[in-house]
Amino acid sequence: MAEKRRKVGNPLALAVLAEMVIEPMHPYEMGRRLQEHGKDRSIKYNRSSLYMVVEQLVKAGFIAERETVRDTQRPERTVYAITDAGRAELYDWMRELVAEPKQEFPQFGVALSLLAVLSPEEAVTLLQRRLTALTAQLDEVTGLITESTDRGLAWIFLVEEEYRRVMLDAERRLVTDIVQSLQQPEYVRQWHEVMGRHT
Amino acid sequence: MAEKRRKVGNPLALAVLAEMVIEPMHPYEMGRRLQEHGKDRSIKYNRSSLYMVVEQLVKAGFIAERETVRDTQRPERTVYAITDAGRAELYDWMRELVAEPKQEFPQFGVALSLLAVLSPEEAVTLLQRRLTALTAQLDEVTGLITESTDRGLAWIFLVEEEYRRVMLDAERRLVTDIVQSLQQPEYVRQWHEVMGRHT
DNA sequence: AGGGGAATAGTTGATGCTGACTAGTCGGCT
DNA sequence: AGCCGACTAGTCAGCATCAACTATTCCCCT
Repeated sequence: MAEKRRKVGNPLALAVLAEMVIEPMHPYEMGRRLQEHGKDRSIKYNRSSLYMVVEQLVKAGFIAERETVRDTQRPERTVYAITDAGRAELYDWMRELVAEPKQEFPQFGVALSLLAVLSPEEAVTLLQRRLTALTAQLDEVTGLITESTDRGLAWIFLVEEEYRRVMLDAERRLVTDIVQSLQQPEYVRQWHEVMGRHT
Repeated sequence: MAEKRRKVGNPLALAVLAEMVIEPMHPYEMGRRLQEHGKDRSIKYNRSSLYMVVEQLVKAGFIAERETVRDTQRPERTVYAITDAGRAELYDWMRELVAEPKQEFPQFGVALSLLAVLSPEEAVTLLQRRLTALTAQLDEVTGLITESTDRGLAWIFLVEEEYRRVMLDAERRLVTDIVQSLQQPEYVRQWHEVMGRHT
C-alpha cells in the first residue's frame, strides 16, 4: 500500500530483473535484447547505466554472479542469475508501477506553466511547430503498430506503443485547442492584462 | 533547430530565470513563490536542488550576485539578478520546450512494456486499482480548475492544469480499454500462448 | 595479408541530485 | 521568563548518472 524507497530505483533495473527471470545472462546480452525488442523506446537505456545497475542489484542481493566465462575469444563476460529476493522485488515493483500512478513532471508541463513569459503571438507560432512534430510522431507510432500487428506480433507486446499513441493524440488535441484559444482576441486581451505589470 | 545541451539542464533553473525576469531575488524567496503559485505541481521542486541550480546559473553567467543583505535579523541572504545572457537563455529554452516534443519515459510506459511478466488476472486487478486512483486525481484537478476559474484566475495560469487533466483523462480511457481487452478470452489465450515458453 | 569498420564488452571521471542536517528567529502559550 | 513549534535560510556527504574512452575480436573488401 505505502510506497517504499526501492534499494535500486532505476527502471532499467526492473527490465534487467524481467530479463533474468527468463534465464541467467551477462550484462551486454541484456542490453542487446532490450534494444532488439524495442524496450528501449519505453525504458531509458544507456550502457554505462546498465553496468551500474547490475552492480547495485548485486549489492542489494537481487541477482548473483553465476560464472565468469571467457570462451576462447571475446572479452570476459560475467553471467548473473536472479535470486529469490530479486524475483520478489520484480513482482512487488511491477505491482506498484501498474496500480499506483506516480506524479511525474513532463517537460511540456513545465513549458506550459511558464508560457506567460512569451508573447501570445510567438506562443501560437511555436505551438504550431509542436503540432507538426506531434503529428509526425503519431504517424510513426501508428505505422509501427499496424506493421507489427500485420506481422502477427501479440497484442500484449504492443500495449506500450498504444499508450504512447493515446498520449500523443491527447496532447495534440490539447495543443490544437490552445492554439484556437490564443487566436481569440478575448484570450489575448486577458493575457496582456495580466502580464501588463512587468516586461 | 538542432537541440543544444543546456549548460544548466534542470527545469528548476528555467523557473528561476522566469522569476528573476520579474525582479532580483534571493533563492529562498524564489522557492516560496514557486510553491505559492503552485508551480511545484509542474516543476519538481526541492530546496537543495534550488541552491544547486542557482550556483550553476551563476557559473554559467545567466544570473549574477547583486548584494548580500543581513537586515538586522534573519540569516544572511544573497540577492541575485538575471543577466542578458540569462534572459536570452530563458527565451531560447522556452522556445525549444514549447516547439519541440522530447522523448520521455513515463513510469507507466515502463510498466506496460513489461506487463507480460504478470498474469492476465493479476494485471486486471492492478489496473482496476489504478483506475480508482486516476479517477481521484482527475476529480482533484477538475476541482482545482473550476475553483480557480470561479475565483477569476486568468486562463493562462491554468493551462498546465488543463494539460494534466487531459493527460489523466486519456490515460484513464486507455486503462479502461486494456481492462476490457483482458477480460476477453481471446486476448487471455494469446497471452498464455506467448508466455507459455517460460515461467 | 592487411586495413578498416562494426560489433562485443566493460571502465571511469566529472557532474548532478537530494535526504538529512544545521542554525537562527519569531510568536504565542503557560 | 522560559519553552515549544513553525518558519526562514542554507549546507553537505553520498549516491546516481552518463558521455567519452579503452580494448578485443570478427569479418569483409581489395
